[in-house]
Amino acid sequence: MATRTLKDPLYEQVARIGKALASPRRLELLELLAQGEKTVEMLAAALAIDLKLASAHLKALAAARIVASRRDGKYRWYRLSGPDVAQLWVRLREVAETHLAELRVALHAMAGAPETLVATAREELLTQARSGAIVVIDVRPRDEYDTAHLPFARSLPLAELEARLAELPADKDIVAYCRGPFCLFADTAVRLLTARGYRARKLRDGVSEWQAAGLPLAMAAR
Amino acid sequence: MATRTLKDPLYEQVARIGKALASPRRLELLELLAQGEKTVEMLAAALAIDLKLASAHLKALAAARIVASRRDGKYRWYRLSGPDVAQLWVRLREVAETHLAELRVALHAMAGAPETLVATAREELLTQARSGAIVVIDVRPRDEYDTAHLPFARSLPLAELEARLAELPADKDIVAYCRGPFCLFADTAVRLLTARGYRARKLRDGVSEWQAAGLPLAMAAR
DNA sequence: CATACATTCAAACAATCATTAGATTGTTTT
DNA sequence: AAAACAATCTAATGATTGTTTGAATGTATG
Repeated sequence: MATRTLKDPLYEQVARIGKALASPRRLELLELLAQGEKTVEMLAAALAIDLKLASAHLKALAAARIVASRRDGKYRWYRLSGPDVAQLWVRLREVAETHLAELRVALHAMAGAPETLVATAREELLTQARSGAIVVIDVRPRDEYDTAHLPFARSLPLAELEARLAELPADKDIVAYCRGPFCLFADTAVRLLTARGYRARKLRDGVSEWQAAGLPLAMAAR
Repeated sequence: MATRTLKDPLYEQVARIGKALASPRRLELLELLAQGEKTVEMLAAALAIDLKLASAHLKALAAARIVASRRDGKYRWYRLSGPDVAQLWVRLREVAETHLAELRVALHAMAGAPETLVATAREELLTQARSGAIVVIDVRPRDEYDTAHLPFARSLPLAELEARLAELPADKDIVAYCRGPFCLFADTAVRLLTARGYRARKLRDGVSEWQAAGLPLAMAAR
């Protein structure tokens, strides 16, 4: 029937996006790009893969139109095509977490002690951060904080954390977050802070998760 | 570094879901299963593919844990693992529609005249349906209506539409919907109704799209 | 118990994909 | 203009996937 020749192209087009999401490397690239623009070099280094391979995967993502790029001198900067792409990554990860026991096991094996996780609801956390009852720190690199960060969060990149400990209050709860549930920066930060006597917990959210929950972000002024 | 051996399995697990979404056939299966439980035979017939091939694709979906199945006598009934899977399909389709010009072109080529589309907001439509100002008809097969349908919608399967025209008011706007934007049932219904002098329009939403917009469905009582 | 039927399994093939290496294109710096 | 560098393109590889075919499994029915 003619219906098939009409409908088949539709599912084929959507499957282009699906195919882009079918590789672990590309998913990791998407998560990194959700933190802000990056060059091929930066992405390849972060994934510990060859630059050529990173380029090939980025080409695949670009073919599916979920990433875009611009050239600036010698470098080419890649970015997500839109906020909806970051949301899709979050939803995909959530479905995986819900239905794949293996993922929950792997997450459990990776994460620190569960009692160091933030248990309060996001709105409550926001209220406490606003009032100054707790201190929220963004332990990602500075440029990612500059692109977008949680409201009332201050930037304290993991690399500088030890040297800048004096900036943190010893008598308040400290909540650290990073790129999302798959990122280890916040875990490392919590371990370090706890060892130094601070009351520190980790928030699983990154900016994409926070936004997917319908909460506002502090964006870079452009 | 050890980080990679910890993180790699996480992205691999999520990519299992991504891989399941990487085939047009499997996406069409997901959309059908979002309408309710189906047997392999029903699904193969709907996709106009071999039963064995349908079985293989369902196996792939089951391996990714996004569909589940039960046996009932000679038949095996497949279903989505959860409502989040239908939502993921909707989000994936939306991202594709936003970023792939080719998809918008294909949709345009397939759909009927744009002026027959419902232009009002969903909440407004709901209000009008509640008050009886418009009539909302669900033109999917009866069993799909029974599984879940839009509030205040009445079942009028496309196959029975012509014979049951007398049930429809000639003086009210009629809004037809089916499985979603990729389904042609509602288009066909609108064409038929318009030809018979009714004021009919199509709603792009299916139940999944409606639910993804945060609106309630009428569910089967269990 | 034999048959029919829905579905899955197993094997095979072509097509596609991930990865690597070498050559090439732009761009900046000298 | 030449050298240095970021990134892409091309070609080749082995691995994975989609599809078809025939055999096997499990369940109902005569």
